Amino acid sequence: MSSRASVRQTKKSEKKQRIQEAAIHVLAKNGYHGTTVSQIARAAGVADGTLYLYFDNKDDLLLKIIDELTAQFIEEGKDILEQYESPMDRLRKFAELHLKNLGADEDLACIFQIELRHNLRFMKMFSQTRMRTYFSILEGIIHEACEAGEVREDVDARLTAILLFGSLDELVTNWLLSERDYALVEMAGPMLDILLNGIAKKTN
Amino acid sequence: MSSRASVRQTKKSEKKQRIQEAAIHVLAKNGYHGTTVSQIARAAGVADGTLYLYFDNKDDLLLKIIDELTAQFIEEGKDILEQYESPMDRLRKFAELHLKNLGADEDLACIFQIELRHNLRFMKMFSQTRMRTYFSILEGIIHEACEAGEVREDVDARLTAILLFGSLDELVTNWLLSERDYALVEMAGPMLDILLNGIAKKTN
Amino acid sequence: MSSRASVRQTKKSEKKQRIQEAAIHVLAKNGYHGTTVSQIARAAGVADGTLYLYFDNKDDLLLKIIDELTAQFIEEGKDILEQYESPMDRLRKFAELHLKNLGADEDLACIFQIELRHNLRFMKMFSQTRMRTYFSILEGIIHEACEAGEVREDVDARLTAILLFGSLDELVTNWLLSERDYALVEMAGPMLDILLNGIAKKTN
Amino acid sequence: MSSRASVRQTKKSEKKQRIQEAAIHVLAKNGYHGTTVSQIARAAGVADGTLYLYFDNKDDLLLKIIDELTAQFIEEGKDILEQYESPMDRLRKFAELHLKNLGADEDLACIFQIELRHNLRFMKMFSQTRMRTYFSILEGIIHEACEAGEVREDVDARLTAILLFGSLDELVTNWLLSERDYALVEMAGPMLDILLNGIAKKTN
DNA sequence: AATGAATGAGTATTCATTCAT
DNA sequence: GATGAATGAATACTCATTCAT
Repeated sequence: MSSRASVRQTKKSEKKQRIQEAAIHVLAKNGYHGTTVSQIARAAGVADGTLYLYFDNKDDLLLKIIDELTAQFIEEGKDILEQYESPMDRLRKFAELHLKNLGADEDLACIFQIELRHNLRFMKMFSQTRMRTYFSILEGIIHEACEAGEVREDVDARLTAILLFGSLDELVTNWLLSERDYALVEMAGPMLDILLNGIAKKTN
Repeated sequence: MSSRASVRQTKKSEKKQRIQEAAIHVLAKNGYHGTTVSQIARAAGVADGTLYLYFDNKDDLLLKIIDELTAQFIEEGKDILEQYESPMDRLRKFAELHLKNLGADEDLACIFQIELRHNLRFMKMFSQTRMRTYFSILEGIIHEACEAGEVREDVDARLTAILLFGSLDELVTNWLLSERDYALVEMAGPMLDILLNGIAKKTN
Repeated sequence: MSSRASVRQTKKSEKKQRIQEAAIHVLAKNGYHGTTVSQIARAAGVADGTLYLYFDNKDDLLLKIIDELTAQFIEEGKDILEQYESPMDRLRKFAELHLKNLGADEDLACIFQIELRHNLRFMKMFSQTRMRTYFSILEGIIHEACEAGEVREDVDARLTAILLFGSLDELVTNWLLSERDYALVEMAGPMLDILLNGIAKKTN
Repeated sequence: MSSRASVRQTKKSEKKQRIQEAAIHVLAKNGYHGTTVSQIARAAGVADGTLYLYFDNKDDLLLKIIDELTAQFIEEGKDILEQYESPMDRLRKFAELHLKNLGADEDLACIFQIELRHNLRFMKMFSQTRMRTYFSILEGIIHEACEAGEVREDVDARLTAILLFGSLDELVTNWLLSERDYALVEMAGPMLDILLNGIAKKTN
């Protein structure tokens, strides 16, 4: 939680921030439909009505949380990925970041792996906005790898992105539903060994 | 829907069946919380109260639907998989069956990709019961492939199962959120080209 | 229960009887609104619908139970009271019978002290029919005592009947709400010592 | 109703008060199970949900009404009874207060004589809390009378309290079920003439 | 900006009663 | 007579949202 808090702290209303922090925690614990607006308000130390000064409604609150978190992941990710030259290294780093971000905070993982999927509307909206950007970054790196001749010619970049993302996603979900007695990020290496090998040009 | 109906038709109360069929459709369309018990009852052509003769409550209805469908997938799958000798062929068939089953019926896919994940409780329950069996089958085949010497020695069967399942899952979700103008099952080949290649022993 | 059963056994449908017996028990245990028709039917070993062959509805069932029991009390009482000459003896016997009847069966006491009073409608109906007869008997005996010169002239028979009945009633309720580790009928003597003394002509 | 309103008017939420007043009236008219929460809310001029800001549930509403009224009776009663020296006078006053309180307001009488007895749970709870206090006061006065030598030595105080309370109770119920064309409180005198005479030491 | 009392639409569930068999 | 599956009206309670202060 502290990491989350430290990341932000931007100009944004300190109260809005507090509400979001509280919401992530309460929503992760009780689920969207098991959480009342009052619970969130109480956890944030504000009045129920105050919530509506910053968010249109309960839905909007979850949406904004997800949207901002994703934006933050993307922003952070871009900066870091720029530091790597080789597409394969960037792919590796992408996976590590994904697992690190979600593995660092169970509440946050819960929001992304479960709450986000409540609802077809939510999923569609998400998959068409920030998620699209996130996905494009992944797809872009794979494209680069293809162009750099590091990938078999018959491999489709989009499909590969789907497999990579699906694998990452399932790793997170498995971790979340497990006892969480291992570091999620350490799954990145073994996972990439398989997937990158799967798309790599045979070098005999 | 017709395919689903034909598969069952067992001795089970015809009315219970009708309710489940109707529920799948309505739940897929409106989501769990967007669907009232009355809507399901009306769609099934029964009175609200009738629903409670067959299900404990709204939750139980969704649970039973998922449980039965999964059981059915597993049963069907086992019969078919037995017909294949080679572990790699069986893996291929497993993926095809998964994509075929969910790709055959959008409503059903929606239940599995979205409604099932409503709720941490649901997911946990599911991941600890039928889902565990389903997953074990997949893991078992991979084990066989390992023992048959068709897989790199450093590959972990469980991790591979996670990647395979995650990839299949993401393929289904992508399809569901798309225009669905392609046959989901046709993704099985390209997907396996990558993943099986990724775990295969280098044959130079 | 057996005593109740033995008393009846008349020509009346054996099934109707069984339903009433069961109803007394279940109603006493759970209260009118805490008891479903199905519960009564199950306890009686008949189908729900069967109940409606013998009773108009749930209300009617309770009504008929109370009505018949009261009728039975009255009938029995009359026979016994006839055997006593002195009004004071008959008053004594009346009290004893009341306490004996209700003290013999907790379920039955519960029906009379609690279930009967559910509802203004019920009470009014009851107080205007059988109860009126029951009360009249009591009042009649007091009248006789007055005319026999055993009672102070300024004592009102009706008021005395109210006090007597109220006292009996409260004794039963107290017993019912207590641990019931004493014989209710034994309260008759001490109670009458006070009340009869209260209305008796001073004999100095 | 006005008398009730005037008595309170304390600091207690004016809205809570209004709901209780309305509830007494509606419950007396239709009975507990014949009254919906909406009816009470409407009668009180508040929204359904508002009721739940002040009471846990429908049951709690009735419970709180009874509890507060009894508390009020007890408090008022204590003050008044203190003004009387002689135990016999205090007994007389107790009876008068009981009949005056319930005879002043039919709705209120209905709550106490009928609604309170709905349910074994209610009766038990009541008979073990406030009612116990109320009863103890009565028993206490009789004790004093005994100790003052105004009562026959063989009279049991508790039994006498039961008879007195039962008599009062029955007087109220009779009045409630009658046309109520007489003042209930006027029954106190004749009633006490009998009961007090019944326990009094013979003075010849 | 902040509050939190008040709102009232919305819904899962129960259960007395019916009626085709 | 007897059944019990089916009915569907009826209702307590919740909670997102508002708005007067």
